[in-house]
Amino acid sequence: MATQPPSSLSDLSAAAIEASGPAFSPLYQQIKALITRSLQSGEWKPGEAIPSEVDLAARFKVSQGTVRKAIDELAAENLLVRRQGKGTFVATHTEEKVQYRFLRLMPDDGEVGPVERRFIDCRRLRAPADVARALELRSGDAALQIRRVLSFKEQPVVFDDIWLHGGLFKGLTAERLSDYRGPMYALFETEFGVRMIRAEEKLRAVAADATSASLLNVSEGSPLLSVERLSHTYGDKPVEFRRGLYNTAAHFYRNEVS
Amino acid sequence: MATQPPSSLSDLSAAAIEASGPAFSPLYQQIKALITRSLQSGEWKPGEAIPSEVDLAARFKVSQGTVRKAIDELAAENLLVRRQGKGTFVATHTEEKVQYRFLRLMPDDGEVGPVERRFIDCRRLRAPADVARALELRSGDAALQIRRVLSFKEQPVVFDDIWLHGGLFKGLTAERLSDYRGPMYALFETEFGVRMIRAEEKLRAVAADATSASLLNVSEGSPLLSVERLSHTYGDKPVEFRRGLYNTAAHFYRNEVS
DNA sequence: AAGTGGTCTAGACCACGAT
DNA sequence: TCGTGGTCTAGACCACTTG
Repeated sequence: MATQPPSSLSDLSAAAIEASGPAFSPLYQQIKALITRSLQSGEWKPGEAIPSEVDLAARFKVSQGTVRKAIDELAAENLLVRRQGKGTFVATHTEEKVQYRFLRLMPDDGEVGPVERRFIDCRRLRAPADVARALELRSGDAALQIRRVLSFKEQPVVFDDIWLHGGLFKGLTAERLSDYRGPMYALFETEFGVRMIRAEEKLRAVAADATSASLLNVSEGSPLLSVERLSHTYGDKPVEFRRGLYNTAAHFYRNEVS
Repeated sequence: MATQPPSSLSDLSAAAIEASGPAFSPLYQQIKALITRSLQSGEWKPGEAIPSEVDLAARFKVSQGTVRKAIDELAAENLLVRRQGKGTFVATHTEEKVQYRFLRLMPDDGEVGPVERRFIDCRRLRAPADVARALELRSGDAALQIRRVLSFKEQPVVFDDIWLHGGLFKGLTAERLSDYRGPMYALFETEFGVRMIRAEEKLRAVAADATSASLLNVSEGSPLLSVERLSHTYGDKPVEFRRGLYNTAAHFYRNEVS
């Protein structure tokens, strides 16, 4: 049997990718792109199982090993979750086990309790210049601003100032936010079909201003951890920009570096 | 040809691993452990090439694919570096390209300049309780304390208070530190055979005390980013505990979350 | 028992780097 | 040209989950 058809894949949609320039791209990367496209288009929704490796191999006319390698990478990027004996599933923010996956705050005593959320406001307005730049909006385009406080054990710890891409979150109100059970990213996913994939964060130490001091119940000028986050959905499209102020008196931001 | 000898590996050192209990362990994990052992024992030194996949497959009496999967994971953990056409190399802190791999500080303007180091002191003394606990020393065991300041563009930005496992760094002096060109972790690797593999960090915002304020040229009480880092070498053995204070007026700590 | 992902093998060819 | 890692295939059996 002939091994390795020379990266042709002529009669299926991968051809489109292959055709776009002389750049060499491994087959499994093309498969990965096709799977990503199906995720993006909503063919398979968060929480659902995608077709089995054998099925996908047949569909794309490649070997199971090639599909496997594509899925391996998508799983490593947290877009998919493999479960032996059951199947491969689209990752979601709604599962208990991985809730608040992006929140890297830990209590000093290690006891991770429940988090209470209080929304200050939720307004639709024109994006300020810096937000517009981050979200790749034209300055003046609509954006959504949400401000809220997260508390642990009755103590306010996080004050978030959140800016969302206006076009993607039409109809989001303070009420819907308050009514929703679970993390905000789960709501975005369920109600607006926007799934957060990855985020870049910039951390700084800053002094509390009057507003944050009163909301976090610290004195003005107290050191707070500022976390600026730019979150992306499929295709590395930026959709959320937020600035969180963390009171790190009894909590810390954990990170692993290697 | 018979596929998959039933995880026997009877006549080589993997047998030792296999023998230790009824726990199932994939062949490639056993190979991975064997390779890690060779790295740890210094059979292959940082910067050197390890044997080719074919050679390793012959040595361990498994297929190349199995060796490949083991190496894939070690490369993902930054223990090895693959270079197509050349070979697979033991990762090192001495290369220009990946220097200060653990330092996640970035200048706001994006211009990464050279870093100047100034050592305040380097003393051998008994480990305080918290350091002893972190480094798994008996309280009272010898430890090495180093304090230094890092500057970018003439501006002091980082004040580090570093504690090292006493037994592993005999003969380390302020002079050797100052004389050495390059990152401290490169020195540890070259001169003491201690390679930092991964680290856990805890970040907080704190107020500058008198010492750090004067060293970092800020006023007392200014917010500083406190970064507590516990670094590990092979076998997850903790060997360094440090607390860095970062002036984030013109720099930020970057992180990616997914 | 059937279906899924997980492991393992053997062998082929490709892309890259050094010679 | 040769040796290295990188890709791809085809097929086998193992481990886990569900019916």
